[in-house]
Amino acid sequence: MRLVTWNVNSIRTRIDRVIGFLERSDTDVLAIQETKCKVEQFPYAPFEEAGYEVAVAGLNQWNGVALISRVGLENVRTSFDGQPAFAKPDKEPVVEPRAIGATCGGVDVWSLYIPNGRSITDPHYAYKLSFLNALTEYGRSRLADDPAAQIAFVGDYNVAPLDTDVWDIEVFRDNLYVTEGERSALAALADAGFAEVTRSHEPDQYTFWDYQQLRFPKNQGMRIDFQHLSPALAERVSTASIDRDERKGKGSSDHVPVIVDLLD
DNA sequence: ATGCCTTCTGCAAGAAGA
Repeated sequence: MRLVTWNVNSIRTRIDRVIGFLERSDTDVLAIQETKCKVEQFPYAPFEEAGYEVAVAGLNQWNGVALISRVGLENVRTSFDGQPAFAKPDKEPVVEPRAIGATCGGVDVWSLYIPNGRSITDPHYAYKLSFLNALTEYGRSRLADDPAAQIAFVGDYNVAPLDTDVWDIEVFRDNLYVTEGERSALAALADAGFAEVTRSHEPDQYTFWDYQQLRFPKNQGMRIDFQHLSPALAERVSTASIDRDERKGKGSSDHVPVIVDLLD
């Protein structure tokens, strides 16, 4: 089974590229982040015509996640147990569409869009850490219930775990994506049993390059998209790769697909 | 050539991303 995660930065703008990728990449399950649309605005038809089932979470033009599968799509959940809400000043807290899970081909796949955080002094930064902590607690609880559970937490984590995951650590030092708080929160997910499985197969590759300032031609990128798998599922990984070519050309997302192949 | 930011809403310019 081929499992791919991709922050597409608007599914409506990117639909032709995403369908093209699906058709040439032999992908079975695609986890999408930043769909940037309401559920009723999502372009279901092109996926269904290509032979895939679709599950979507989306409230407005912000965030939004989806799962696309040709190996079954059951038990859809549009948030995980304990997923934190974010409250804007003087507003009711909202559980944002940043997680969607479903059973696909026997695997519980979660498409995750971890909050960016904006800056380390912004309330969104604390939200980012609480989101990661809640995800770890959810994963820990799932493994306590069933140590052999096949669970995939894949998506845009908005954290650069290593100094080499940003194009110049001095530019980022002590700032968003590389703080000790973010890195230890993500390390805790691995410590709970959900190891990141793509880095060992593709050690030196970014997953994101900013649109501005020739970041892609200069290869000034960031590695912030990952696949964290439960122990039983991680054992099935045969290869992993990052499709850097998807960043080329007009009309690309600023992120590229992160691909894992699982043995049957 | 891999190329100088892009998306959303809504009609102007602001919000948001990373």
